[in-house]
Amino acid sequence: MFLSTSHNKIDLKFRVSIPASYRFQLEKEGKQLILFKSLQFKCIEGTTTDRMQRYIDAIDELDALSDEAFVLRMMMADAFEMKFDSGGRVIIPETLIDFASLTDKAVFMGVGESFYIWSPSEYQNQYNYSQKILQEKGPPKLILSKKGL
Amino acid sequence: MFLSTSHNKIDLKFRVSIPASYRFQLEKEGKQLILFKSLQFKCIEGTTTDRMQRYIDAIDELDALSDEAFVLRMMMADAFEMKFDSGGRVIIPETLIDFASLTDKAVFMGVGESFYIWSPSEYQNQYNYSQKILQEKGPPKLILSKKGL
DNA sequence: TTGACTCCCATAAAAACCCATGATATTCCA
DNA sequence: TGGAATATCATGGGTTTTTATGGGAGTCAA
Repeated sequence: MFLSTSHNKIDLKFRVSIPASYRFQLEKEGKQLILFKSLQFKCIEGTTTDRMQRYIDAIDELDALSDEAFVLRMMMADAFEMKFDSGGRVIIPETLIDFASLTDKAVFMGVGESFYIWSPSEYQNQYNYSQKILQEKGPPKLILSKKGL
Repeated sequence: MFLSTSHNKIDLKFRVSIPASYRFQLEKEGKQLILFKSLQFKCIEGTTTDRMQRYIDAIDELDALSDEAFVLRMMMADAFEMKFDSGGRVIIPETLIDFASLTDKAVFMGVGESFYIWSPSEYQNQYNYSQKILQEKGPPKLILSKKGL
């Protein structure tokens, strides 16, 4: 599970350190890291190969010409498998850099099954927005099911 | 699993580099590469001999004399097994070049179990379309089962 | 010979790999 | 408990390897 937030530097070679806790998470389960364009936000999303495999399997279940299939295929096309260097860094593909408007800083935000990579300003926007919602609507009423635990 | 997108050149001999990550994918599973006319789009589809066999089996499930089966068989007839040169390139058969309106650039788009080869302009159309769908309908509401995890 | 095809080598750019360092956190021991 | 010794992490930079691509030499058939 990916948790916590950290601000890391993107260097001139587009390299960025993946937070150590995320790397442990991946290593522990022996999984590869995939980065792709978030379908909801202007950020990069990180997840594992086998979670991506589940999306791929889902495509085969759909009508090949359905809108869902289109969007999912494009999601695969914008997904990249990452290789770590000896220092735990990856090179972020230019497509993803552009999509998320990243320059020299990346904000990593763990959200459980996956994590987000934001530009600092987009991250701030999202953060402010969530605070606003919280003020206006009060805390969300979460019902935690014990199912499957 | 075929992922990511890359734009490669088609040279005067109709040679084009298959992205290295796709080659690894094929090599890892010890499978041959097949190129054929996409049944859905104006592009070339690439996949393994294995998956091609599944297409063929699917056709056999259909009424053998139906128009549908007839059309599918005709499409399959234009499937070619590819050989790599020492630089990881293949020569795209002219039939396929024409079918996909390729000239000097090919866009490789990984979509999981297979990949597409588009002309840049057709690729752009697809991309724009999927973005439009995403805007209008939001992300696909896929319920991903936890089965097998 | 001419054209089409295969096989092989050359190269520039990009990516992968490796080692070094400073900052921060952690451990350990008197 | 203080503070030195040790690990860990994020980051910088150089070297080697890979990738995509161009081009030529040899082969075969018409």
